[in-house]
Amino acid sequence: MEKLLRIVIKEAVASLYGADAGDDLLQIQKTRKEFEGDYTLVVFPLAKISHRSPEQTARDLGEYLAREINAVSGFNVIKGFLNLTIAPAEWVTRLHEIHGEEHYGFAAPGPDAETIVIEYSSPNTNKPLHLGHIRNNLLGFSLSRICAAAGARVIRTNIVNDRGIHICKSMLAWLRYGNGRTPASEGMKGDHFVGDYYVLFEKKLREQIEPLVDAGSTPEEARENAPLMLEARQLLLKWEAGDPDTVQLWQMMNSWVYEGFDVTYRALGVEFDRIYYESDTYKIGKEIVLRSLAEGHLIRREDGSVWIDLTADKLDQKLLLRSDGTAVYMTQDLGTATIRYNDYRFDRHIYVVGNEQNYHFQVLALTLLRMGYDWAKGLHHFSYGMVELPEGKMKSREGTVVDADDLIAEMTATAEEMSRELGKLTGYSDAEKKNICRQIGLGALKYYILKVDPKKNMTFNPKESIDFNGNTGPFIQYTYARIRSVLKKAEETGVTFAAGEAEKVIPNAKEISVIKLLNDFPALVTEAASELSPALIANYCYDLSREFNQFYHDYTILGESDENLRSFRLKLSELTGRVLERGLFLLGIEAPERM
RNA sequence: GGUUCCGUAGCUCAGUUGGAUAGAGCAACAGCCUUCUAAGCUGUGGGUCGAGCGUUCGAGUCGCUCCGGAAUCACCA
Repeated sequence: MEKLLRIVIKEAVASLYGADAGDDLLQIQKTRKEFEGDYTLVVFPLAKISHRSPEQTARDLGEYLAREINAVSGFNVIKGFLNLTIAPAEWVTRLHEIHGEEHYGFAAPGPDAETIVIEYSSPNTNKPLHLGHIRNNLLGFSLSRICAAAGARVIRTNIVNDRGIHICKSMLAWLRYGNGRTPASEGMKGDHFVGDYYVLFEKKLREQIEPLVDAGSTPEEARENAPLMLEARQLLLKWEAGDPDTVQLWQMMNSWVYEGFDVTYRALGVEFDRIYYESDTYKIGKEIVLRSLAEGHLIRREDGSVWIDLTADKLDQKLLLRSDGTAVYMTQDLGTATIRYNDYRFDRHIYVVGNEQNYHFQVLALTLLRMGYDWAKGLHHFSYGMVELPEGKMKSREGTVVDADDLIAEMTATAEEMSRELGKLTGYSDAEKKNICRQIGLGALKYYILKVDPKKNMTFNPKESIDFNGNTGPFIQYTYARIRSVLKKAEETGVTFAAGEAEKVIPNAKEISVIKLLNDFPALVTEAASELSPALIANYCYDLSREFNQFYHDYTILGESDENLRSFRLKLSELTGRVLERGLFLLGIEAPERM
């Protein structure tokens, strides 16, 4: 509809003023609620071409449009704004067109589709997932679906930070204090089990640091020289040297963690196409660094450590290899990026990683470019804000970390409680109830996180648990469930879409509002993809639900005696349900048939 | 100190490439279930868009300065 207006207004400008109106001069937007009309042309920019006042220009254009195309049934001019009214019948036609499109809003990847690698989650194997990871996973997964829906070829990937000093700490603690215990023997999820040994290591380390500090060491020195820390470093060296016992222990403990992560990922409903392990990629990283060093892009200091000098780009010198030759975080990310480029020849590589690592990714892309890898221009750090508690950052020491598994369980429990209070879900089996409440609880959590601008830090208050009313996931799910319920009833009572005469329907204002929103969906998916913004989809789903609920409240669907009108409303409802389901899909939220 | 990000109603957040009188939800108050799901709908109150200057026909949006907050600047990841 907007496209049509754009074309005709261009014609109008050409015919009335003999000038060519560029796209940037044609500002078409939706008319605000308080004015009459559907679309508004902002005329100010055109006044320069027409050499008339904005008001006169608007009137000229309005008359032209109303005369030349049937779709425009009227117009009004207020200051420099030309408000165009679309003929109601036009919206009915549009509804029928949309209804016939099977994959409405979703594009299939064409031959020249962009290839996007998107990395998210990226956990350390020494800690279970927490609320921060939930934001990361939800953003990453939703972005992958949005980009795919916009026609890109998307590879969802994860890098597991399965090597390094932190893993050695857990291993060491388990060797020392584990007494052969396993997740199975303790009845624990593997990631929590291993995480506990990491915490134990830190605790024992602190016990060693204290006397050293009392004896006159600085806290930094004491930490570096404590026996446990020295031992952990030894273990890392042994691991990098491939010591069989160390590698075996490492494999065993990691496998426990992976089993635990898988449970959480399944519960969250996120997936990956390809998982990379840092233990595989850091070696390539080392190779690249050494090659680049030989080519003269890098600096080797006297102690043997390797650095890149980015001071020319207003950054610092950055370590790429330690003096003992072991890899750092940057080393493996250089390797991982290179491997992925060789695997997929991506056009873009999106890293979903918190804003605390802005500097890291700036350095990563610059370093690769400096090394001569031109494809590094396609690296993009999707930087999102931290999740904070009302009292500030989550701190593991103070035990304020909101555990992912706990939170998911709590959300489901809250959904069950509300469902019971509201007297919903009678006549369903326990398993069905459980599943629906899981969908609702997760829907509330996911929507709560995805509706906000990813750039911003967000506050999560565990005491005032996440809402289920108003601008929430369950509100949208509820709207969907209502629609399904109507459609089910229509089917049972044999009401179907009447053929043919539906064009004669003249829709009311509420119906037109809903159709307008439905009409926006494909453009919105495209915009969400180019802006990388799940929040756009979330807010759209909310608007559509609200608009539909008003219609639903004011008018009857199945009770309508006029067969054409009933059929039209049924179609409107069916399509709204379909679009809501797709919108929720893009957010990774399930749409329950009943709730 | 350098760099980056944030600041909109009591709270949580929207606000399109700069467009008309800045919008939702929560919380508070007042209504609406004999009728397709009331996890819904309707109404009331609530604002120096952190402050100032500038650009513009027009600034919550763009630029500069300042104030407040966050992140980062490791042989941590």
